[in-house]
Amino acid sequence: MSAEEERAWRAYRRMYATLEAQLARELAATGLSMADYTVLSDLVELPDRDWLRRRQTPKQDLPKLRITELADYMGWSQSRLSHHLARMERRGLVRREKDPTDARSAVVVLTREGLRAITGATGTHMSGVRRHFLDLLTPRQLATLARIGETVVAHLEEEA
Amino acid sequence: MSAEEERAWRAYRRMYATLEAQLARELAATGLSMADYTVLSDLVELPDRDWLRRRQTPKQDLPKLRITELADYMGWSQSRLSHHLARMERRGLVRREKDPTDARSAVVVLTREGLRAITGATGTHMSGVRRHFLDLLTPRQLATLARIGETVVAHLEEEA
DNA sequence: TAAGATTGAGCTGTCAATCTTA
DNA sequence: TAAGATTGACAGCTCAATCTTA
Repeated sequence: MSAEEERAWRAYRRMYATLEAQLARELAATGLSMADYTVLSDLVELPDRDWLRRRQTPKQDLPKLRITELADYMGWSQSRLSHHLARMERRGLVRREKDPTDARSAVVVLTREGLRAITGATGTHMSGVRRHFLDLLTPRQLATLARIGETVVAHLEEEA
Repeated sequence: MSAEEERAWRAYRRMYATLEAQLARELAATGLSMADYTVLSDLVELPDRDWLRRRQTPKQDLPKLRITELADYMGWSQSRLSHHLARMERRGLVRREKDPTDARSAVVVLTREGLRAITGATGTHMSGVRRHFLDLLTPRQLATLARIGETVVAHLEEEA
């Protein structure tokens, strides 16, 4: 590794660790872990996003999603998501239901309590991302970072 | 969040998760976890780095370092490092000794087996970092990333 | 046989409590 | 009292095994 390479690699890793810890601390005040937050916000966003295409979840219902779909989207293993959902279910944040279209499948449903939790946490989290990250960087830096991330991910997904 | 901001934030997080998983998989083949690797390589590097200043560890000896110093450098809590060292000690990778200069303190010593492990793993890990990260990016991108990381870390450390 | 999901064992991390020495 | 470090309880993750349905 050249000196420049080492500088970049170290800075990148240190940024991730420090930023992650800070965001987790702030989020903990709302009663959620980072993992909880990701699950809940993906659960809110994802069914809505392709609602027109899939016509599964009417707007007035609570968001629901097949567990595999959620795991794929999040890049989590089924096992990891299953364990995490079990814990969240105990806390009343989500509920599991059978998929009517495929008896092997299950869907996760956001509960009213889960909706309240994610609604309350979103402001805190977004503001943290903004203050500790977005607002510190120029549009050009953000664009470069996006490009870097997409390049690395594309390369890794190609290999697999 | 604007569309550009969201793109950058998502790409950055996805990159970290994907890259980390890949590097961990490759490293696992050498018998070490990412945490093990960091502990061992910092243990090798750090005493050497300020040897001239501190005159504690003669070159021919196995690297040793005060536990607090190592924890601080890594950005780990004492508890986390203590638990991890206990597990590594059981596997014969490190040894703990009393600090002769302060009876409250302890030092970690790299064992011969630990030295063998880190020596064997370094090639694998470096090559992964190079293939999945460094070689995909231009010098300008790396410089920007270094700048970004340093900016974010500096801001967070100021707050604390 | 494969897909969707869960489970249990065991490792890793956090938090608060504790112990010893400065 | 504070600093250095460890410990125990518990939450989170991975891996392999398992169960049910397609």
